Amino acid sequence: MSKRIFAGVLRDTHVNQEVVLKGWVHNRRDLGGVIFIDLRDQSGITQVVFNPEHSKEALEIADKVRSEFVIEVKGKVVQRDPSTVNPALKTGNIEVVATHIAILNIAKTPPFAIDERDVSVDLRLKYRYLELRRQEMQETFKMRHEITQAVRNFLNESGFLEMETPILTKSTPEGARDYLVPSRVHQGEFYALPQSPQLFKQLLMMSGFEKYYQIARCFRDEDLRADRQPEFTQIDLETSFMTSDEIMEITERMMQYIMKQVKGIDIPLPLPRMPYQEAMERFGSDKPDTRFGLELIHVTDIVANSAFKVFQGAVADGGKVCLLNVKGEANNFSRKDIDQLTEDIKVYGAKGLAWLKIEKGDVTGPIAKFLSDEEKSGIMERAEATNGDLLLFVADKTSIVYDSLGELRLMLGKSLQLIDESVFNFLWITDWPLLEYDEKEKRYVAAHHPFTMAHPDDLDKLATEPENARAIAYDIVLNGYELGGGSLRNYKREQQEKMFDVLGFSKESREEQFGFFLEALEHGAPPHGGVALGLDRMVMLLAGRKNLRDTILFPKTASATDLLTDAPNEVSEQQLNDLSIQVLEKYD
RNA sequence: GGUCUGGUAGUUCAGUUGGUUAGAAUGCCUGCCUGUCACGCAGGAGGUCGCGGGUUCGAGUCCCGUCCAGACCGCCA
Repeated sequence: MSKRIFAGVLRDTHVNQEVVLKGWVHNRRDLGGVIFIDLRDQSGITQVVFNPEHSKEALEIADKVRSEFVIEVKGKVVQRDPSTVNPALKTGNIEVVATHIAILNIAKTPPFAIDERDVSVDLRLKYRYLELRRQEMQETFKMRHEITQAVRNFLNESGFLEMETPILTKSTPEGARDYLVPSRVHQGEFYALPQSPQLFKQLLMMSGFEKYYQIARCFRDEDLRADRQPEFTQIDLETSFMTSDEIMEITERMMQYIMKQVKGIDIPLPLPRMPYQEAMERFGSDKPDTRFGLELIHVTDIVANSAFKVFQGAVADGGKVCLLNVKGEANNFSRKDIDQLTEDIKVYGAKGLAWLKIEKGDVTGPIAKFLSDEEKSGIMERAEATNGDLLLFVADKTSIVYDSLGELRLMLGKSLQLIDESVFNFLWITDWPLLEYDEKEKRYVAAHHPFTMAHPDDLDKLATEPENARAIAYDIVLNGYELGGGSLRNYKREQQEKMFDVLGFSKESREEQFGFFLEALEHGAPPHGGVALGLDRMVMLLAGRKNLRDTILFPKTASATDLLTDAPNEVSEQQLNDLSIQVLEKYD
């Protein structure tokens, strides 16, 4: 009795063995008297030969087989003649000479070949189960499994308990929009799907479980992006009695372990740390890609009184003037190229992009004539500019300068190929602001979330200058992506109440939304804190994929629909009646 | 909510200034072929040009609307 073996693992050592292969017809080549079938299973591909010398019957069945038929093949592994070895295949040295073949299931002609590139996204999503047959996909989800196993191994060894928190939970309008689930038993009332297990994991600390983790599904009803899905997974941790340094340390040791287990890469610890303010000033980003330089250069002081009104005006309005020195590229950027860059940064609110070129020791460009010699030499010196350099300036409100130059830096990093794609650069961003001012709502909102603890040195700022109060919060960044973030939490009721005060949260609404939680804080809540890491994003970065869809088995489109199942869909009158929900006609 | 790009054969795309019967590659079907591995050769089938309206003697092509997909801005505590 021969035994089933995976197609992709067959090697020279299997020669002369009788084997059974089960899998899909990847490709079939009919040469008339002889037929070759590439048989694919989850492990890879092996070539199977059907010829009349070995089995006329098998050859006749192989003749009827088509792409993606499910087959079982029995035969003998043989060495290939050196002239017929296929170096493109891991199993290219050998092949299986078939004595029997059975068709386990037929298949319609697939809408696209399994290994076909350049198939439109909507077709791939509609037939996701076919796309998932692709080797690249199989490998990505195998890696995803390896990552979650590494997480579990590491955290279990470190004394963490894996725990599950509710999916049907309470709506809290702060933050992202909730997905709501109507209650049948309590008509007119709703559960919400969790945006994160935040409150529950904090309650677990109050319950005396000192180290919790969960590979937690989270839901946010917000618009999508290439790196954002409405349903995503976080590696969620919380611990009691640990300092922020201790939490960061265990998190980075976990990342080190994952990188070693999954990628075989050694990450030196401790990871570099950079305060938020420094990241913004140097990279124009709170999640800097540190795989390349091209940092922002500040010249606000030099051009504060410039005759160039754009510079002078920006400074007078409390803004900044910064530049990127694109080394040696002056002659590689035409006016048209720079116009394109200008267009590219306009979406971030920049009104324009001023530029200078350094040519033959002289500063040229349309704004050169407005700058004094002193300003020119000051800029040259600050920017360490030499012949052939291109200087790109943005002068505006500080946030616009950082956003637009930060993005321009990334665009240039990519297009000038300054980035080593094989590198994994982790770093911590620390000392986050506790609050941000929301121009629309005319109030402060939590920069992280409202349970974040304020920095003890900045408590007095909460009343006087809230925007300058720091939080005990930290984000871990990998290659320009926010991989995760965490903080110490308010564990005393009065701390939490003070935060709600600053947020302008009325006594009534805080009681209604978070009363249970505030009360729990009064029953002996331990000091605690934690971190949450985006699993999908981690897989995306470790697998080298560009889109989060590639790391989620059944993802949603940009408009949050599922093309495979056609969700969301209308439901029956009966279902709506049970929930006492009435659907109004959509109107504009 | 907004900006931009795209939608033509099963698939990926081309289609000029609005003008004859809308093309290519690949896939599919048939025949031939005993060492292919992107097999080859010959033949064939396959199109509401996303949908609706308009301009025009005439629309795949121009205009308006709409739907779908994608990228981004806003949004994402």
